[in-house]
Amino acid sequence: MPLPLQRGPSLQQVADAAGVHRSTASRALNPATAHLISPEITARIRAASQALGYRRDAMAAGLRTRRSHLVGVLVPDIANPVFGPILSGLESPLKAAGYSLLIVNAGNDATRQAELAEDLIARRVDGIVLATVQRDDPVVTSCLRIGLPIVLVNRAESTARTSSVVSDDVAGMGLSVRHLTALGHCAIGHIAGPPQLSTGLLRRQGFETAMTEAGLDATMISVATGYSREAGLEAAETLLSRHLVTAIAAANDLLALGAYQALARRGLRCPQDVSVVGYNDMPLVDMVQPPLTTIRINPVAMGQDAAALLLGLIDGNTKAMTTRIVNPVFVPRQSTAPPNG
Amino acid sequence: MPLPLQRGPSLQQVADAAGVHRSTASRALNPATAHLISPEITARIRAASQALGYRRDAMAAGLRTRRSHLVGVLVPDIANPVFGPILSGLESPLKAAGYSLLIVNAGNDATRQAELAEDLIARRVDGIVLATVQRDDPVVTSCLRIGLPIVLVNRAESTARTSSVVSDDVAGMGLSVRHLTALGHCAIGHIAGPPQLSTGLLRRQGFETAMTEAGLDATMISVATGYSREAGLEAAETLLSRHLVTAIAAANDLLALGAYQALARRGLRCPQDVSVVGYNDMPLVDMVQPPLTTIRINPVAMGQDAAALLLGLIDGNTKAMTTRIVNPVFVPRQSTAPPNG
DNA sequence: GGTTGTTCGGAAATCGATTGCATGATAGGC
DNA sequence: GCCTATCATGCAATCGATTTCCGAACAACC
Repeated sequence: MPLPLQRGPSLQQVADAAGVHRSTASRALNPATAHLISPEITARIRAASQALGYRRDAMAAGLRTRRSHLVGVLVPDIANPVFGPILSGLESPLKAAGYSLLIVNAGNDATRQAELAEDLIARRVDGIVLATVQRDDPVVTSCLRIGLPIVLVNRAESTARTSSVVSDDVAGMGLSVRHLTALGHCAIGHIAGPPQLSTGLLRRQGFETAMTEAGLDATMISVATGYSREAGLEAAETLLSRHLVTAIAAANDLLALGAYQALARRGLRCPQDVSVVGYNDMPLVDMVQPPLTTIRINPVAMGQDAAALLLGLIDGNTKAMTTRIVNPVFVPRQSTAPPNG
Repeated sequence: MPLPLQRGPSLQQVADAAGVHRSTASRALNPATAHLISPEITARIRAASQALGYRRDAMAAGLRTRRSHLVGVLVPDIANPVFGPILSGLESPLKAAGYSLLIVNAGNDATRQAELAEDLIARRVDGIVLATVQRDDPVVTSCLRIGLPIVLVNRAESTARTSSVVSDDVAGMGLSVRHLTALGHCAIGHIAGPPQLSTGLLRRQGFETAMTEAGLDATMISVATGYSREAGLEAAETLLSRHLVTAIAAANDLLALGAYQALARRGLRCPQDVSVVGYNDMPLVDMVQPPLTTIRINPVAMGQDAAALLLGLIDGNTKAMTTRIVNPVFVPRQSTAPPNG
């Protein structure tokens, strides 16, 4: 059944009302070409446009200009609080430049992601932001092949073949480890994220590097199957059953909270018996008990940077590949203390 | 500068490759009209389409069919964890029906919201989901005027003139109050949300109704200026300075957490001195200290229901206005206890 | 064999805006 | 007074797919 949606007036109708040709109306209404039309006529067309409540049809315009002014965004899970701020950061600069966001919940399955990316391409998006990227992602390959501007955010590939905005995961985990060693900890364990994600891998590398530099044992690592409390609980259980640690550096706040639960189960107190450091500084982790010491990334800034990069790419200014790195900062709270405290 | 984006093949090229007219190719590729074309020809066209990697141009198709298969979503703040799950719930049914989401961060300013809605209309969205709605919203009026399908979610207007999906806020606050009275509380205060939002108003009404029914004083109310911890802290300070309460029913989890801070400042313990009940059951409120007793709404289900309603509206099946109410459930944790406990 | 009916596929108009090119008018120069 | 330069505007093609209308081909029937 066709919906009885009444459409607004077309450019033709505005032109008729103003007594000019539609091409003239088009030029008058487009800031870039308005100088071609005399002021009086422009005023008349403007008036007619206002009077009729004309709104230019973005689809029709896009068909002709081959520009949809749409940007596709692939996120693994919109409901995950990490991505909200990134989206928020992306939105304002893009909106200001006349772009709208086509946000897609892409999950973690590479095949599904590829399909959804195809959908976006069929919609003729002018660019794509990927927050889902695996360490070597087929979606990136297909975008690169057709020359579609693309920017990665939050996660990066193993080889740098696109512009991207990431947090310095290695350095961030270094902050975490050095804080613990400064407190006097020697037996420090790591709960790692999924190794197919750059954050999982890089934070683990950051842990190993920092521990080695400190001359400590860097092998007490337990890998979680995902970024969730359940996975963190499980990984922490494994870690605690195998090693005697006085501190845990987790790859993610949720993993750290899972570790809280594992400690509680074993009757261990945090931070008196075991210190815990998270990663991300999610909302509310300052209110948990004990308030979580963590590493803050700046997701809004990352979104904004990614938007700026993408706009450059779309306009063809920034041809070169650029990697922008946002520095994480250390946020001390009460989940860490000297050992045997 | 024009971007050198190489487009995929057009339908014409597929038709040429298959040796048929482009109209034939169009019919063969469209499931609804494929029966008009003989199986052999269809197969040939399919093959050519595959070989060339043809993807139909959604913009061009939309121009002709007057259907963009785009749904606009206005949310006040994507970064707010409440909206993630709603978006997530919206997405799957709509995606399954071939729709993509145009999500817009609309803030709380009605003028800006109206502008953004205009943008969406110019993009010829097939429907709009409003999560921003004020109690009497101009955006609703303009959508209604042009006959654009619209569904409200989470917040509703004061008069029911559109389909909407809401949580039963009055009943939910009733759960909160009855839990407290059952524990023996008599001096119960309320931290209300902004009265221009339906959630703020209705939860307050729910509080007043339930208190009156219980024969208790329903006037110990402090109104917060927004849904944030800061606003909750402020409102709780006011409440505590004016009244002697043994329990607080807050209109929102963040307000409840603000109340935690206010209690701490005054040296009052929760729940021993003052019980606190939140609303929403946001992620992580089970990990704060004490774990927050709250009312769970089901935002994913609300999103899904809203999507179903909108699809009905778009297809013209559901002409009637429908209000769907999702029942909130009570979630007991450790922030409530009998008075003088 | 002529007529009717059916099926399949082509021709062309259409959606609404943009833009290269053409045309008409006006001004200016000799 | 004629020729050219300049400027404002109109004309028409175009983007890529959909869909209404038609014609051709073929079968069946009397």
